[in-house]
Amino acid sequence: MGRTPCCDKNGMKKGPWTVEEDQKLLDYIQKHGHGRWRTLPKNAGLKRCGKSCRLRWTNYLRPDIKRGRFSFEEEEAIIQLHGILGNKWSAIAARLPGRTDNEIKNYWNTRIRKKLLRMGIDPVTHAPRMDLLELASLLGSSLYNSSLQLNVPAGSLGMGPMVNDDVLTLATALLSSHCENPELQLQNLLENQLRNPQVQNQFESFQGNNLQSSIQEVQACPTSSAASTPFLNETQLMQAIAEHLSQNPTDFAYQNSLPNLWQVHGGHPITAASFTNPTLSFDSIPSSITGHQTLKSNAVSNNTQNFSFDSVLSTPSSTSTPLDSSQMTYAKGSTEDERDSYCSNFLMFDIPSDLDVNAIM
DNA sequence: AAGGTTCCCAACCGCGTAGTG
DNA sequence: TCACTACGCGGTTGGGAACCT
Repeated sequence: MGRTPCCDKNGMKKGPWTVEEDQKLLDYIQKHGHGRWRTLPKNAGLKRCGKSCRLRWTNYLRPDIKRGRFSFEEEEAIIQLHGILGNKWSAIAARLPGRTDNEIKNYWNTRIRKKLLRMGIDPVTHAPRMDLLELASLLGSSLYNSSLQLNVPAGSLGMGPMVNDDVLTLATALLSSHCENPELQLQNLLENQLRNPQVQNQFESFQGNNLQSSIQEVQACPTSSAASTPFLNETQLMQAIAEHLSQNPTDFAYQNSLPNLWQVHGGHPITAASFTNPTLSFDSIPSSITGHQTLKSNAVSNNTQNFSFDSVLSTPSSTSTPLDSSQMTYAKGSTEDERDSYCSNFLMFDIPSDLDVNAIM
C-alpha cells in the first residue's frame, strides 16, 4: 500500500521454481556470489524479481541447508529459543545451523504450536494458560470441598451448567497429574489448603517445612524437566537472553532471570522450563490463584530477593550427577508418540492427547 | 474409488530499517 | 534532515500431498 512493488510485475514469473531456473541462479551465484538481488535476475537471465531469487537461494539452494525432519534436539532448541526470543525466526535460525527462518517458522506453526496448545501451554508466553489454571483450580477446590466436606454433587455448587465433560476431563487430568505436573500440583495443593478452613491451621507449618520438602520431592521426580538434556548450553542461552535484553531493555521478566541463573542454577545445565516459563516464577502467580498474599511474600523472603519458584522446581540443584541411561532413553524417545510424551514432561504440563482443548476454548 | 478435509511447506506480500547521496 | 533504494523479516497464502469418510 503506497509502496512501489519490489520489481516490475510485467513479465515477471511467479510461483514454483523450475529446475532450469534453479540451475541458472546457482550458476550465477557460484560465479558472481550473491547480493545485489535487484539486478541479479536480469544478469542471470531469470524472469524473476530479486526478492524471489533471494528467497529461493536462502531457503532452498544454499549449500549449507540441512534437509529432513527436525531432530529432537533441534525441536527442543527451538522451544527454548522461542521462549527467549519470541517470533524472531531469523534469530532462532541463526542458532540452528542449516535451518532457515522460514523452515523453523513453518515447523513452529504446524507442529510445535499445536503441540503446546494441546498441552495447555500458551505458545506465545510459554506459560500454562491461566484461564485453564483458574478453571482447574476452581474445579479442584470445588470438587475437593464437595467430596471431602459437603459431599454434594458439583451441580449443587452452581457449576453444573457451566461444566461439560471435556472440561471435567481436563480438570481431572490437571489435578490427577502427579510428578509430570509439579507446579500445578503444588499450586492446587496450596490453594485447596488455603480455601479449606479445616486445613488452614496447617498452613503455617506447611510453609515453614513442607514447602521445602515438597520442592525437593518435585525435584527428585525423574519425569520433571530436570531430566531434560538441553540442546543449547548455558552460554548459548545466556547469549540469546543478552541479545533479547539488548533489544528489549524493559523486559523485567528476563532481567530478573539473569541473576537467578547464576544463583540458583549454580553452573548446572539450564533446563528449558527455567526460560520458557518466565511468567511462572512463584512471585508472578496472581494472588487470585494462590489465594493468599502472605504465601507469596513468605516464600520469597525465605530465599533471596530474586527467588524464582519455577527455577527451583525445574532445576536439579541438589546434584550435578549426569543423567543415568534410563532417563536418557526415556528422554530421547525416537517415535512421534515418545517425542510428544517427552515434550509434555519437558514442559511439565501433561494433558491427554485425546482431549480437545480447542473445543473447550 | 471418489470426494472432502486437513496438513504441510514453498513462495509471496507488505512493512521496517539500514545505508546512501 | 530528507528522500530514496535495497534488503531482510515476519505474517499470510495457495496448492499439492496425505488422510479420512
